[in-house]
Amino acid sequence: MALAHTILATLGDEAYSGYDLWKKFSQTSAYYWQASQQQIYRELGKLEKEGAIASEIIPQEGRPNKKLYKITEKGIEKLKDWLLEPAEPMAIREELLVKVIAAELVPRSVILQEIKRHRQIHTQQLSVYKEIEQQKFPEQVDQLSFKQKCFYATLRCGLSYESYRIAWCDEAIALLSED
Amino acid sequence: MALAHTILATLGDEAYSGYDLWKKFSQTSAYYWQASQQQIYRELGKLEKEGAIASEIIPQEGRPNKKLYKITEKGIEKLKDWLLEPAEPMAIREELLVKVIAAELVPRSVILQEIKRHRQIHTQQLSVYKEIEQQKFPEQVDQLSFKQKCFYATLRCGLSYESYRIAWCDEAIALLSED
DNA sequence: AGCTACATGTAACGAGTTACATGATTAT
DNA sequence: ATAATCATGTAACTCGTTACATGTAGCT
Repeated sequence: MALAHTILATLGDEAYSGYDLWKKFSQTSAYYWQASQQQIYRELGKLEKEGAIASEIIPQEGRPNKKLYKITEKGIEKLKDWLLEPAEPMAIREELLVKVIAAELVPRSVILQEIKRHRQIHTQQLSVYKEIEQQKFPEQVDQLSFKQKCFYATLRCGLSYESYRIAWCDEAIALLSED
Repeated sequence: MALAHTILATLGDEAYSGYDLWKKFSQTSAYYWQASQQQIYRELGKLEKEGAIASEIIPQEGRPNKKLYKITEKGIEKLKDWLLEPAEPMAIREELLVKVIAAELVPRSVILQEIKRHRQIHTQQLSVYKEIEQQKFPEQVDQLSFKQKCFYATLRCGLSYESYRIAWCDEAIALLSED
């Protein structure tokens, strides 16, 4: 159910079209919730049907029309109710680890190469987050508003996640390439 | 598709029933793949249909019969083929972070309590993994077989994951409870 | 001429969750 | 008595992925 709430939380700040949401989710939200364009359009349809959001069609010149969505009072109540419920930590489903478990079936280099490839991906993502941190949070942390601090906390989560992944890749490479 | 491969990898070592697999997945596999009992039964049905696994019914006294599954040659080939394909890092979908993003809508204590609760869950899980580490890997790491090293690598991933989560909770609590 | 970005959607399928159904044994 | 463990399954539903469909504008 959290994709609906992620959308509601995002629309709480300003109006977005489905396309805008998708871009935002592909960029900044990558470290707290991922969703495809199709999922977003479907979820927007559902939320509008139940009255949690409302749309307005914005005609554009030289481009397709935009459907701008805003959160409604009902949507804000829905979001608040959800915030008061406890959330479970996310389920871990990491293909790479399943491959490590079954690694003995293929040459050792296969799994080592794959771990190295993942290390590369996480290094890349880490540098993206570092860039965002430098651009958006160069100031003293304690001078931020509560809202900004909340966003910063999620960014820090992304940063430390990628660091932990890189450190694990290094540990695994060392462990599995021995002798 | 990785649940099928997780099951194949597990059946590569010894025969399991659906119930046994579920128990194993609820315990040791929690840190690389999670699945419900129903998902496992459904997946076993599919895998048997396509001939990747084969079952044998074991009558038991005083207990329901067991259906023991073994991997077939075809299943081993399927698993090998999959090992050679690249895997994508898992998508992050963490409800807690969505709540942090929308936290301003509710009293500050709500989100702080929730982060503390998560910290507690991760601390608990970390101690479970530490217990496993002490029980199964008290020896020198370099004396383990390659297979054991692979398993150890996934355990280390679980351990460092929980540590990273706890560290983030501490950081977030400090950041969001200021002034 | 072909690619990328903008913009919205439908359809089908695969994966994950929740509820329901059954029934014996063992522990509290 | 009642709850937990053992053991397998069906059905319905939601969520996530992939493919298909359409069309304009701007860049190379």
